[in-house]
Amino acid sequence: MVDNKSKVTILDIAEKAQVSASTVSRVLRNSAVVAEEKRDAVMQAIAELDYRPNIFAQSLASGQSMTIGVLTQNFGSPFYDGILQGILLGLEDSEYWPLFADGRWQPTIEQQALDLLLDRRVDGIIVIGGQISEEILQKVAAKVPLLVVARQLQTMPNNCLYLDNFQAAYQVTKYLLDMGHRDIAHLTASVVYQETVNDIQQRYRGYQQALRDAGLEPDPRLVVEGNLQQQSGVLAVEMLLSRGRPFSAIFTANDQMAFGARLALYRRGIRVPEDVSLMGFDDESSAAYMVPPLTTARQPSVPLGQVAAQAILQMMNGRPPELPVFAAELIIRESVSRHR
Amino acid sequence: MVDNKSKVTILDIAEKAQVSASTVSRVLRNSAVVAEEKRDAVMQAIAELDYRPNIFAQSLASGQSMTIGVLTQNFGSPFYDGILQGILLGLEDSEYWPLFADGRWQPTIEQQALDLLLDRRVDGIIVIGGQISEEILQKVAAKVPLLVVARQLQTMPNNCLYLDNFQAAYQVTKYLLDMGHRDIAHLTASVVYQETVNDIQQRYRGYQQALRDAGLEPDPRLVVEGNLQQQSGVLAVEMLLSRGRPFSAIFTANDQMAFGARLALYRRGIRVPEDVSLMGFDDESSAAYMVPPLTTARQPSVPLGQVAAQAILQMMNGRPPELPVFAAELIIRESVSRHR
DNA sequence: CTGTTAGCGCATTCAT
DNA sequence: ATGAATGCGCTAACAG
Repeated sequence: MVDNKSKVTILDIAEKAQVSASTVSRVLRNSAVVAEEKRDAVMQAIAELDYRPNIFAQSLASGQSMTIGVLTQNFGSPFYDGILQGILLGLEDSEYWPLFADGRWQPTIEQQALDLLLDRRVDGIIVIGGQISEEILQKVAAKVPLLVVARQLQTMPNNCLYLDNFQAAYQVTKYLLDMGHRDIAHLTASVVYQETVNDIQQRYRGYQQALRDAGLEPDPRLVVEGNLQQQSGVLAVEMLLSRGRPFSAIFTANDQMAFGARLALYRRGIRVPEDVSLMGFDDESSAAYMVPPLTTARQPSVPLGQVAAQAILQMMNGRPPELPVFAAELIIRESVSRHR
Repeated sequence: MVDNKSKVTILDIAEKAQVSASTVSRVLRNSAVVAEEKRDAVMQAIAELDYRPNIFAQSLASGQSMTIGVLTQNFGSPFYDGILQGILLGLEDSEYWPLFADGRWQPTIEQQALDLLLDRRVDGIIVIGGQISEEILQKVAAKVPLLVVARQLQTMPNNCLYLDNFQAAYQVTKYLLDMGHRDIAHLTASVVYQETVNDIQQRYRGYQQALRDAGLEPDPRLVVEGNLQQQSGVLAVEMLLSRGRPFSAIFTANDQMAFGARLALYRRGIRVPEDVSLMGFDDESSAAYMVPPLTTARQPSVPLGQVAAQAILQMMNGRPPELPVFAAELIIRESVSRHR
């Protein structure tokens, strides 16, 4: 169809530089020592003719595509986008280029996206979150180096890079306890969701453990399940209020639900933090601009992505990847006040 | 390096189906009529051997890559991510697959990213926003079908898809006027930024025109330049207050600055909307959960992306693309009150 | 309608 | 150190 590409091929370079195509290829890939003068001649010819190697020919001949498939879930989610940025950074001075696919949190689509990446002969795959079964991931891993980010897999711990969500949620809850709160509500996500996205479950557990360590028994009436969207935060607070069980603080499993919760409290005329303290999780960029600014836990998503990129590169080199467990950092802002 | 791909080739299929490779290719691409029985045999062989064509061989032989390059600016920006989602949707049932590159709003990086896309022999390119010069874009357009989204180019109007920002800002301002406001401040972006991102300039003009049409002369003391980031909204409001020129409403060129403005007002004890009304632009997802919810203008970013995808497909088919000018929709929420 | 014949542009032996 | 030869897997004329 379109075919006005630079028709300059390796042969044109060879001719202009008075060498063979093989030699040009060698200086291109740096795959063997080439006499300096010839190398220079080649370089010059390349510059003069503005030669760009044909990636398809390269890939076909070499068997490598120099691309890394990245399966994400919905562009537009702050946390995941941060990871993408990190991957971009981490790949920056490698020879590899990321190929993105969007799974939209739907296993079927994730599956298709994975197939597409495989069809594109990616040299490695980074899967970010998602709900696709471990079984399928195992099969993929058998074909190509695979790294799963922001999700903890039971069966392949050496292919995962994640955050210590338990510990982070524990800290969040402990902070509220330290501020004198005893009746701390928690907005989590429904069990269905938790089964695949372990993170949320871990946060719930961290919350419970912190309470127990403080000598308090978790009260189920203080826990509401949402779906991680903002709107569900609104509904969850309504639900909470309707239960009549008093509380002085709310800890939501993600910032988005905290935004919703904040709005619901506002609508009810409940002041934050004077009447109720609020804590989120994720440190989305708008959290700092909430009124009042939201206390939350920062997940280092960009570094996560960067490390992920490095790790997959290591895997492709046959080395075992370095897989640190990331910790979250508490971001103290005005949405929490001392109780009593 | 990695080479455990399905080594099944077109020849294996040919053999198993008792036909020639060409025939297999023909049923694969549907490029010619094939006897039904042979077609079935081929299909079956493909299924049984789980054959996946090698994309590189295909591209090398056909000259098409079946990919569309998408140059975006920073993953994580709500508006741009919306466009990405739209593109994904619009490409869904085409044979094309998007290849994303990130320009980070830096002309040099944008340039590199474009080169990379070109190297990957994309069949078409969609550029979202960005600051890269029109001159360069023209050169790119000479090589491959090019569509520029969310940016209005002087020299190539038939390659652009954008929103009528002037009209939208006019509406926003008129709404405030209708609500009785006369002293309306505006947060825009610095001139440097405006030169490349025309949108912001258009919004500024729409604001001015609406005032004039209402018989008011725009007051430069009511205009502050930020950089579109949240933090600049905070500073801009500080600046505004320090000038001592009274105002009863603020219209920010984007929601992010409105978030910052909201925080600054909160810190100063100025109530929204009782003391000052606030309007944003973009309808980012958090705008609805601001306290109080932000009145703003919705830019249909997902539809924009979808139409962009269709348009580039049309261009690649040699047809002139349909390029509607999108209009923004006013989203009325509680951050604006009637004046006096 | 179908098989045969040539490449597509490059990487990689194998000689030298 | 370098050139010649071969093939990566597929598509696209070309005959028939």
